[in-house]
Amino acid sequence: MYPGLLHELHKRVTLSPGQEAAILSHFTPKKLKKRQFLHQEGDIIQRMSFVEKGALYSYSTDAHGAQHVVQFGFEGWWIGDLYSFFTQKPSRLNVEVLESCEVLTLSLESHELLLKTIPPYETYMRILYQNAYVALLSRIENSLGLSAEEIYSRFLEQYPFIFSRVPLHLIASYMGITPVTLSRIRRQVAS
Amino acid sequence: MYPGLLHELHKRVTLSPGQEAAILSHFTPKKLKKRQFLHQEGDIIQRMSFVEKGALYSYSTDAHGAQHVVQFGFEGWWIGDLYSFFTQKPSRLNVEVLESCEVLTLSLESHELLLKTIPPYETYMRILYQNAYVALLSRIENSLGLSAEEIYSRFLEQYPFIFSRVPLHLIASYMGITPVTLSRIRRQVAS
DNA sequence: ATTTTTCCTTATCATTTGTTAAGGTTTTTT
DNA sequence: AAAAAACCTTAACAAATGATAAGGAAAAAT
Repeated sequence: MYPGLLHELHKRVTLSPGQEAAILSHFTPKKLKKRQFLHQEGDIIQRMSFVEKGALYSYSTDAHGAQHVVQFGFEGWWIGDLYSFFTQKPSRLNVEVLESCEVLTLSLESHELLLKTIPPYETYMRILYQNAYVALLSRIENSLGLSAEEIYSRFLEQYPFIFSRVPLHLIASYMGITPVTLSRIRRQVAS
Repeated sequence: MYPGLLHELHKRVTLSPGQEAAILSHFTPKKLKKRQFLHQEGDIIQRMSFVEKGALYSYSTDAHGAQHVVQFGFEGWWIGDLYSFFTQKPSRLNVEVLESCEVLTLSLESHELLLKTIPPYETYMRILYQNAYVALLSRIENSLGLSAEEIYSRFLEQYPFIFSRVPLHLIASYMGITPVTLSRIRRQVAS
């Protein structure tokens, strides 16, 4: 049951069988089909979501009405808008399904209860955020001073599997460039 | 003693006097003068640093030899290279003093000991990383699809105090634009 | 106080990236 | 199977940003 989530927890902390069962009991599975929305702009996010299977992506809409991909979510990743979840303010993100999904969701109340009652759960969360923060900072650092072409090449090295599962125009948006520019770059890199 | 650090801890968690003393006992103060380096590229970061007083900034050097500002650090902020600190791999960052500083430093061993023995310390760290992660993601989200001019205007609103303490060319570097472009923008915004 | 260094702005020209539009695949829907 | 929608590439032109260089103001060093 929930092999992805269990694997993710055990990667980082040691849990007794009782603790493991207590944690899992708070998660609710949810199935989603392609093009469905997990969250929409304006929602106050009630539950955080772990991707057991499938793929999703989140995007925001800027002041000019243009959309920008913020994050992808594949098996073993958390997805959603933590800002809205923790502050209980309206989300600015939409989270849409790319490939039919099974996600495991957890309410804020459950999250807070688990933090209080299961110390390894708090440790897991600290490590999760610590790693996420460091990874995000590296993402920013590594893109500093790089041309769009260099950003593309690195992205290709780091996440080769994404290219077979995500349309190029979403990758372009994630990279902060237009699909036209990405197309130009791909032609140069290929030759 | 260490009023900045105490204020920062108490903002987020409740500590008994004993716990407070135990935490503080692991920090070592360090004074730094303008232009000194707290860390340099290639160092393996041994201690994380809390800024009690003063200002610093960190920058990396890219493959073309150009420098890029990654982060500023003022009173009440943590500064350094968490990637190197946690992984004990060489840092790619330089951390240089802008205004003479007093920083409080903590070794990895102390950090791990405090995590294990003082639960509110772990809670503090989880909240710190959670907030840092959400803030960093917002920084990325908010800059998506914005022109350099819009990025500048928002930066001006969010951190007005930085402009009186940091040279413009470092701010330009942090924003990912050249000083020349920042100058052009400032002329437009002013008129 | 003088000299040196750092910092900011401006101008010019080159390069990169964005915008718009069109055409052809591929994928999805009916 | 046919129609519709989504996706990717290319071209031509426009706009934004970078690179280089020069001059002057401000700050730091002597």
